[in-house]
Amino acid sequence: MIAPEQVDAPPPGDGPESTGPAPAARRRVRRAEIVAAAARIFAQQGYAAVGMRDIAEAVGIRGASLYHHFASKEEILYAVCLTVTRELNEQNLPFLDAPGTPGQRLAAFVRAHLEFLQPRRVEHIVGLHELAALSPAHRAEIDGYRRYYQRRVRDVIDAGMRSGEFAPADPRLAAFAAFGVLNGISSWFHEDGALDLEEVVRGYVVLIVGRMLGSREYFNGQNS
Amino acid sequence: MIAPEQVDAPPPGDGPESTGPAPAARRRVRRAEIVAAAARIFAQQGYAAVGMRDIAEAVGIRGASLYHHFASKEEILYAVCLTVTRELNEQNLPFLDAPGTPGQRLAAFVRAHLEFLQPRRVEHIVGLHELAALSPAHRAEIDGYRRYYQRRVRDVIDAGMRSGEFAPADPRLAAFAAFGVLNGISSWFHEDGALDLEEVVRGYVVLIVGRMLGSREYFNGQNS
DNA sequence: CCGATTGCCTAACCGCGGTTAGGCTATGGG
DNA sequence: CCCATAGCCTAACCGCGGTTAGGCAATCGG
Repeated sequence: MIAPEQVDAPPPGDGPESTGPAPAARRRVRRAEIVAAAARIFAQQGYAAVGMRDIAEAVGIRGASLYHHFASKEEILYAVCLTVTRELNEQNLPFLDAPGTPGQRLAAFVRAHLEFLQPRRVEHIVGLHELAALSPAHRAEIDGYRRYYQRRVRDVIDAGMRSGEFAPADPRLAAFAAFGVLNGISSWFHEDGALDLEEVVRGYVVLIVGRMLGSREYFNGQNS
Repeated sequence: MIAPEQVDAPPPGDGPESTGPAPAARRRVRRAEIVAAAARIFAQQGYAAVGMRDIAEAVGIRGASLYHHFASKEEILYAVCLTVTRELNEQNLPFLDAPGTPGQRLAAFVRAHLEFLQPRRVEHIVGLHELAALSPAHRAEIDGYRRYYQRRVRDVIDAGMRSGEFAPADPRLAAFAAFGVLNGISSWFHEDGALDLEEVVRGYVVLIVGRMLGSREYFNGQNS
């Protein structure tokens, strides 16, 4: 079994009196702190270059104490990758199912994807670069999510081309190109840069949906 | 013993008499073999996860023998990154200086970039992912090449927009998007796939230069 | 034809880092 | 009020892997 207590219900209102947050909740919070710290360090130095003691120090404990929360270093990496990848699917794919033309759905999806990634840059970088360090089973699971995500986008691109809303092109190539643009953002965007996120979102919707795919509605920057 | 007769180059009758290939040449060839093998393994397993003994085994020698060719493991990584990055600049940037419109020069550049990368997928992947493992000095050098490369492309995009050949957009965003598409190819293209390189090149020239940048000349797949 | 150099070898060092063992403290449920 | 548990600690293990030391055979320039 994988990550048995992945449940994320808010802490049960722990009664009239209070002894602080429920113990189960504290445990989940601590795990999340560790995962967040690990993601930051993994993204910066690379998974293999980071030691358990480094991760531990970032959350103010000793290396060996991490084993009270995770069974191994690989499980921490797995938690980082799984969380960001699964949430990417859960939060953004619904936009592809919403009502509207393929162009409108893709535009909303692009916005959602970019806005999702902004506060999760480091997790995303880890999820892109460190898949090779996962166990085969874990890697296969993450790959499954990713393939599904990309296929869903490709299907919408395909639909838009068949309906004539998008300019004709190879849908596989167009999907690869779109994901190149979308995922590339984690490599160069950082908040203190010259561009703010809203500019990037508007610009990328135009470049991807309006220009690359050729949807007239988004060809100029008029709509979001 | 591991494959003692690794010799592969048939003794080139290099002249009247023959003493085999010049010794300095043999040394360079051996270094290149090591770098090539290392790139392949680094790309597959990640720099930190690969041992000197792994690299050595791939070229049929023992781990310690590598130190007759490189001073350290990091120097091997540096050689991988420097070679691919410098050659990328040397071989492709001239297309941006050739005569022609910005669109024509960029189209030639896109083709050159993709054709350059195809036989160097693994080196490119290493150059993209493992920069953090380089020493600060080496990393700064590679970063310099990369920044220059991207800036030259951005300048051409900027010129095309100011001349009216390209549709208006933020040149920085357009350059980031273009490089997202161009560099993404190493993540998904492999020869045994369903697409062959020429299809990808033609498709990407259209998608990047014709569609994203809006050059009429390349909007449909008529030209290269 | 000889000696210096090249290229590779075996052996070993040694520190780093994932992991385990076992103890101490405080907390909170019964 | 007590004890089971959570959460963290110190100490240590131990294998992996980068690196060094030193030797042996082939080769090449003189």
